[in-house]
Amino acid sequence: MQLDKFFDFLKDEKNLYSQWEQSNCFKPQKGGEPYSIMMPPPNVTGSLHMGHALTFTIQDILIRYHRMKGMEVLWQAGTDHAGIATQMVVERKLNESNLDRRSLGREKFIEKVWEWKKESGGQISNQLRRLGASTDWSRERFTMDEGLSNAVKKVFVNLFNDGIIYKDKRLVNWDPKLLTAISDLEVEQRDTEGSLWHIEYPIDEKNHIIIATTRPETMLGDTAVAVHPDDEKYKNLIGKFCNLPISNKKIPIIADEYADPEKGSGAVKITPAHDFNDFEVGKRHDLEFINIFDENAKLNSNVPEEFQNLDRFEARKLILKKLDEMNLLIKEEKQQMVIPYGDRSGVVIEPWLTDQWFCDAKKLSVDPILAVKDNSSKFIPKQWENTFYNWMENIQPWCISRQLWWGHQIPAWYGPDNKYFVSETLEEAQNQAKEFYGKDVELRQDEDVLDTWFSSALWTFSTLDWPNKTYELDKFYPGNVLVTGFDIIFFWVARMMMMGSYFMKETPFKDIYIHPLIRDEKGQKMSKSKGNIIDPLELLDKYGADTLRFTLTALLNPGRDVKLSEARVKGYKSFTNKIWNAGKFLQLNNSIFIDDISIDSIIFDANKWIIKELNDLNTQLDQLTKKYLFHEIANKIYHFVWHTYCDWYIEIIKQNFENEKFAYEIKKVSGWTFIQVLKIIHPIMPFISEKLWRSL
RNA sequence: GGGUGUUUAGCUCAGUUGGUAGAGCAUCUCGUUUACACCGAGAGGGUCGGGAGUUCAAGUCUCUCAACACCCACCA
Repeated sequence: MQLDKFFDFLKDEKNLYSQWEQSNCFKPQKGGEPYSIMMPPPNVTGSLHMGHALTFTIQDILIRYHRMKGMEVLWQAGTDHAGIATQMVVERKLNESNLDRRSLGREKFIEKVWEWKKESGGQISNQLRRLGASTDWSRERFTMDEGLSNAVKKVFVNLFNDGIIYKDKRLVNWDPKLLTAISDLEVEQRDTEGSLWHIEYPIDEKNHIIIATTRPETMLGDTAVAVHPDDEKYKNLIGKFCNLPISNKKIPIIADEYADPEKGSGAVKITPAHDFNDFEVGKRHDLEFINIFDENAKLNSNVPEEFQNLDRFEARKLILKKLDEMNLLIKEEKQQMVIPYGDRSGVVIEPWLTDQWFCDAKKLSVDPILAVKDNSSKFIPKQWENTFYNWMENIQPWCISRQLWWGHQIPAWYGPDNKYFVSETLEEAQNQAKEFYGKDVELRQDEDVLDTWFSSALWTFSTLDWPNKTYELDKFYPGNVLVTGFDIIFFWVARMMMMGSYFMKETPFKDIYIHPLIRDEKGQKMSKSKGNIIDPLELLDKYGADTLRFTLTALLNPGRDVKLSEARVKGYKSFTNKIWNAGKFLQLNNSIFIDDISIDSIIFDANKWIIKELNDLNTQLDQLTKKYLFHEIANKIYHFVWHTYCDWYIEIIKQNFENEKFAYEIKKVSGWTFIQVLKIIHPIMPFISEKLWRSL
């Protein structure tokens, strides 16, 4: 077929992809050694962004490369239900039509979410197709599919029975806007200019103690003042009582090493129900825990009436005003401090005393740490192992319950006296309850759902239909490599390793390739508010998938963020064009595009030379692929194709097409070598290579 | 407070075990009667962030300082 003047990528990409998909060539072809990658599931309602384009390009390169080597390859695709994010989107939509989820009720709301999922859920998969991602779509999974939901229940019940999941009343990070607990990882610490107020707590007519605080409003929940046991300044006050202003309560002055004589006034107010450190102090000294906030972080009925129902920041102002009037406000110091914000809601997080489900991550962390130490799982680049150890070795209990509606509802059922029964099904819970109470009782399921990352933690085996013993589970677990960005090492990578080690007795992937993030041309993070987002779909329309993929690959050097600008993509467009034109030229000169050639009988020097160069390149590429050095792969290919193959080889044979002695050999070797070039570029540039291969 | 990364040509970045500084883009010069101006040939351009050390030899190893970026921890 005569090649057109230009590669019509928009038309050909579409045709080629649907042909690939229809011919089932993305399904594992039985026979070879297994090679598998579990695709990090994007949010089901999401849209392809530049980070996706990068990570999925890398994965597709690896997948296509190993598929071409004849391995049995699985790229497991799917999407994540993304609890909070999705629920927020749907709630926002409801608000637009003046509805809210509470008036709708849980069941109706969840229906709405499923509707929304149905409406927008296919979008990201189709965008992945445009990128050329060769995943086996017939195996696509969603974290809330029946099978995966059953896996979630089974894991929960097993971990509960093993004492790793438990329910506890303790301080959690409470998001007063989303009205749910969130995990430590979902809290973002922001530097803020704040104040440290010095406040006088009277002891008797003459004496007082001055405490310093950044949160005066919480003094309504104070149950002690702490000083350091060795602090000479306050030694004689230990054991005495002071008067808590406004509340007018006697609270003890206690000795605790938490009080730092160097900070503030050296004496610190203790609010055990609203501060993580104070909570520990409260437990050590058996103090009273007074909860002064409701779920909206407004003051509740445990405070004097004039403060009730005030927002926490309003309360702060009023407290300060009152203290000032009482001449108890000594001074205000401005200082830099760090305030916790919810990463989704953007409001200040409140430590709040609630009942939540926790997972003992410490116990689960032991095996993954060992796996990395003995190299059964390797981070690439290696420096991430330190980050991993650092976090894993200091890991805190993981709060896994969320006060949301969209997600996996916790498989625990409560009897009339709040005794709970954990089991995979209601029937089983009823049996347990019957045994416990001696009669049938009505049970109600825990209303909370699990953290989104709980189900994603099971992704590597739940998608292979665990707990069923399937061919795929046996063949493809553990995966060869996990490809992801460093931003979800803790959220996701570490947790997959925990769950994988526990339930599969083996970490879920051998290599963990951590790629950098994509930034704009100035090195700034892309964000809506900065308006510097580069839309991959736009680039796909303008330059084609091959060019975008090659650009990303070429810019991808380890240890440095990718600075992307349209100019770079534009630059690599000419490379795509160069390949096309080389094909056109050889076609014009009647090269013979054969897939097989006998190398031994070749006599023309340039032919001998290019074959050797080609072999050398292949050897190098094999090694570089093992090391995940994608930028070097791209640059080697670029240099070979452009300068070695086109500038030298083609220029030489140009002069010899008429040479009787060599002409036939040149036609054969040039055709054959070009086919080899197409094979080399195919993992990175699947469309143009396939198009040329079919046309020539 | 703990940790990580980066600093090399105008720009974006390579530089494996220490052995004469590289690429792409940009700039300049010349060229194009058989692919491609999304082309070819060539040229200019760097005291490799500062300082010290090890060595016959340091962009590369050690120490130190600085700037920038990021991660973790801490609401007195």
